Amino acid sequence: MHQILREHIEKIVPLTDDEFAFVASHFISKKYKKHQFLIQEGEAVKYHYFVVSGLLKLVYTDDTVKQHIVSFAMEDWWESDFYAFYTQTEATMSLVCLEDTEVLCLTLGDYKKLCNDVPKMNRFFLEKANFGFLGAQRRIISSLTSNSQERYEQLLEQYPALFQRVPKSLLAAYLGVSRETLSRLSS
Amino acid sequence: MHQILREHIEKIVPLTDDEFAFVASHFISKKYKKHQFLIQEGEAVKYHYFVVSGLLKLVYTDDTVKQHIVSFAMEDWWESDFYAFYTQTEATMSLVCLEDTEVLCLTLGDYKKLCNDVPKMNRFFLEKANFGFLGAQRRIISSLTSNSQERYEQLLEQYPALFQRVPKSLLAAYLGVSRETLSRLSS
DNA sequence: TTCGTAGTGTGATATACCTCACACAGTAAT
DNA sequence: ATTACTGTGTGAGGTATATCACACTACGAA
Repeated sequence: MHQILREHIEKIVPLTDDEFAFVASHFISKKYKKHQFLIQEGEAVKYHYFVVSGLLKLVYTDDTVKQHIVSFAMEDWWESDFYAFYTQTEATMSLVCLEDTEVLCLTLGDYKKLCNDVPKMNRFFLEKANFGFLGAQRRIISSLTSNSQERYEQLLEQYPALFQRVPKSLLAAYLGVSRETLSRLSS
Repeated sequence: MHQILREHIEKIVPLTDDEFAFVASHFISKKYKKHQFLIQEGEAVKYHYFVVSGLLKLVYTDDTVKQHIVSFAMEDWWESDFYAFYTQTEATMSLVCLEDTEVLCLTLGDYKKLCNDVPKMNRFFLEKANFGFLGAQRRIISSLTSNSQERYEQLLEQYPALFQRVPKSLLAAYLGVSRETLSRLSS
């Protein structure tokens, strides 16, 4: 059933059939349509989501009602308002479908249970967290060192699929430039 | 000896005396003077560093020789060129003392050994990694949503000690503004 | 003392980017 | 066929910030 999840985990730690069955039993599968909300700002965050198929945006809305893309999440990625999930506080961001999307959902209790009961999964989540941190740090360095043009090129180089699947106005909101400026970049 | 390390770890997971002794045996202590390099761009990164006392800057130098502050690290923080450390590749950043600094050093082999042999330490490092990710994500959101003035205020609110201990030109290099602009901010 | 260096402030000008406005194409619903 | 909506491009003008230049202070070394 969750073959994709198994392959995803086994890129980092090998699992026996029994181990994977135990792990998989903690997830529930959900399907959403384009434009649906998985997380709504202000509400509780029940799950950390593993994306089986589809595409999500994690959106932060500031005081002036302007929307900023904190992250995109496609197949094989984990996403949530992780701060709200991890500290069980209310969401400051929204998680929204850009395409019809299937996810596997894990509660915080089960996340901790898997870490405690299955050492391999603790190591798996540590590896995910470390690379998540490195990805964020990379983006910070990019914003410190590069102008709009360069950041746009880096984004397309790193995630060429986004160019096909996401409107440019959202790429602009991810990069922190206006859609007009992005449109004027020569590329 | 490493009482500070013990308190630091026990904020997250309690340890028996034996467990802590085992953990502590994997660290070596080093002392550096202001201006000394713990990590030099282009060289290997042997350690992940826990700062016992003092203050460090993690610096990325771009093509145009301009320096950007990726991070400051003070007492009770972990720091390294984590990508280079974790993947055992050569450093793309430098880690430099802003003050005389004492650190506890952990190799990647021992980091993994502690994760494998001491489940509590695996959970400890997972918690650190998760909060490290959240800190980086917070900074990304700040750069997307706020102007220089606001980012400067947020920085001083979050780490008031920095204002006393580091020159403003370095705070500017952390925020991604010129030192002149920072100097002109009304605060 | 005198010198060099680090840190900071400030004026003048340049520039990257934002904002507002409008136009136009593609698509889905009526 | 008409309408509404989304996505995109582009001009004009405004603003935040960068860059360059210079001045001033504090401080340690010779």
